Amino acid sequence: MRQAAKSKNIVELVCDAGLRPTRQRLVLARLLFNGIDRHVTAEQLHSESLSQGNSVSLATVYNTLHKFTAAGLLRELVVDAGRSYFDTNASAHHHLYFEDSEKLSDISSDNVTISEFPVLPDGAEITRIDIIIRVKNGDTAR
Amino acid sequence: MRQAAKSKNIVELVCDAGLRPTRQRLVLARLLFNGIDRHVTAEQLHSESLSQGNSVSLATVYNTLHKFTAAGLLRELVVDAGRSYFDTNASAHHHLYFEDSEKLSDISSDNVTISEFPVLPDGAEITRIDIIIRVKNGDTAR
DNA sequence: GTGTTTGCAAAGTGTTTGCAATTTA
DNA sequence: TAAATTGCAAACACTTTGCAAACAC
Repeated sequence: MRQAAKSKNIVELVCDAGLRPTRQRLVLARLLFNGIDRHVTAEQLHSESLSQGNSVSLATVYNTLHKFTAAGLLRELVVDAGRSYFDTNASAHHHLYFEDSEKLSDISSDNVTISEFPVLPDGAEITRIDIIIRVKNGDTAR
Repeated sequence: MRQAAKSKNIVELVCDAGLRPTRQRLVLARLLFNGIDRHVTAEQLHSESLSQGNSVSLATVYNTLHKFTAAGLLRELVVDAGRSYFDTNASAHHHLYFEDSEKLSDISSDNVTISEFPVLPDGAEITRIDIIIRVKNGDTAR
């Protein structure tokens, strides 16, 4: 994919999410949506923007991650107390969590069945199902 | 169950976990293991000990929760970034999380099947599987 | 006695917020 | 120019730590 085309898509991506295509958002969107599914923390993304020379303040990184999440571009997930990961694959799927390396990788939701669904209280509505398979050793996640 | 018998069991519970039955640990163990499965946060347990008149410092509550968890009496679970719940049901099971009330309730693991297990990297070993069904409205969890 | 445990206060971590300056449409 | 966005620094919530005093065996 050529740079020009890619950049155009990123601008569209941000605009289509109803957000103004500011420099910061584009920098972050390019880091996030480069075609490979990623699981990043705010700190991580912040330091990537720094080391890339396109510095974005940490506050803005958080702000942007939340805006992207609200727009459905990202999915936030919590595996450890005190650390949120943002997953660039926002569709329904599950996760393998490598405890040693603190990395995540995706599992297709096709591989998981919930057979006998628990009875929900009246009016309750499922917002989402998170399945995390925690693994130790063999930390070969990307 | 008579008080005497219950107290005796609590002391045993703590001792059997390889921990000295200090006043603080017994206070917390009584609050936790009263026969009903509970999902508590450290803060919650701390304030329960306070309002009950058997004050235990917050540092000790954390310390004790972790010791109990390491001993297999509790299971720690994370649903929100920045808040750990401790589940007095340490056996394999899953959770329903009521987002509105921030309460949890248990789901038997019999009701859930993972059909086609993802291939794990060499040497990887599953430490546990967390399934959280997030629900909004109808927050009728205990 | 000796090693364990407690509890305070301080430090730490990840995240959010208030607000003036800047940018976008 | 009006509204949205940024970024700093301060505030936050939750958790952990250092260490001296208290406790259990």
